[in-house]
Amino acid sequence: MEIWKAFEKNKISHSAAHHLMTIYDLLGENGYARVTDVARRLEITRGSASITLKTLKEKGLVKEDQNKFLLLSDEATSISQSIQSMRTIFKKFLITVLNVNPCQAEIDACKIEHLLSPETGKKLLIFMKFMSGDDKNARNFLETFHLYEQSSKCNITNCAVCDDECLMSQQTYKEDS
Amino acid sequence: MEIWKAFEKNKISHSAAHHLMTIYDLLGENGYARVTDVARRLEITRGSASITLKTLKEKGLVKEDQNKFLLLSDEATSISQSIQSMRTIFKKFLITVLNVNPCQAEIDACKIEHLLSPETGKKLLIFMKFMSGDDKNARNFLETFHLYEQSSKCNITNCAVCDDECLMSQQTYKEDS
DNA sequence: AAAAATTGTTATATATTTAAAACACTTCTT
DNA sequence: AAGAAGTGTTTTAAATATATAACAATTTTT
Repeated sequence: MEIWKAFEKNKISHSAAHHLMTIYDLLGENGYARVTDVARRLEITRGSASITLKTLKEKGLVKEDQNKFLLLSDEATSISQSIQSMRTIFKKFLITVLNVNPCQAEIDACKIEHLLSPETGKKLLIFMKFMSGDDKNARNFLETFHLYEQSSKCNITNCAVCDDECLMSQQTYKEDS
Repeated sequence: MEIWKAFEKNKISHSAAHHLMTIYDLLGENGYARVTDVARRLEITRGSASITLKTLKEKGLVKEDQNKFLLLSDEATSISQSIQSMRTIFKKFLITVLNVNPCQAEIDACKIEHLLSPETGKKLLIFMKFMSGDDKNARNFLETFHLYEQSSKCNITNCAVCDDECLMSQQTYKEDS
């Protein structure tokens, strides 16, 4: 299959991931989670939540007890934790390493949290662990890079990354409507 | 609006982005691009391509000449270049810095190429430029990090990134079906 | 020129995600 | 106990992304 088509074939959609994570959070905060609670937190109607959760029940990810209180399967719990940790780590990378505006970092992290592979997640975590640790090379690197990044030395018009001409410098469109 | 809902509100869907990029590539390679050429390269039917391209025409991103040969607006050209450069840069980051398997890096980059903000794109580019340059701190960092990454020192069970417990270590699910 | 192949569009269909509204059921208040 | 409020589901509807198949128009081959 063409690589680009893999996008549509994720195990969990963005929306479904947030339903699972909401249940996970509610269970942690209140000890229970109902359809209404999920809908309220996600700011969608109870009907929408009910339908999305029905498909998640059919996939065995969400269960309910005798009082219709929602429960997560072990797999769903693991998925929720993984996606949340991916967001946390990626956001931290954007803010503390790349110096991206925290609000933008939040948005970007939210968009990709469910899409990056476990391998990338693990390696990014190792990277951030090293970067946040007390290794002298990491400290020196970060300090030098941030000086560089805030200087005008980093003129992006011609660079090795894009080979001939730096296409990113043409990145002028706004992707949110 | 809730941040998580922003995911659905991208200017360009993953599918639409690939239609634009395919036209961009075909124009570069052959000097022209027709509906059939796009469909063939994307491995979708002509009908599907025709419908997707119709909506892109309605948005003013795709035009056609008197012979129905497809053209891109300036904005669409810019979008194509930006997304392709995002993929290139992010993939290079995954492979050369994080040491992610190149095949997996290709898949991950393809999934997020159209979702990250221009700000993140620019900053990641500056980062990669610095990282790939000849600054001694960058060289030392990368060397030390790769030694660390390949050693067993990076046991991810409890780390500062995830505060209390490292959730990424539980990342055992496979997101592709 | 006639037949065959190619091209682009449209009609029909499926799947997903979401909403609003109506409904049935349960729980709370008075 | 009766009415009100809250809860969950279903129905109906819209938008998006895709496919197949049928169709019309054009181009190529013979």
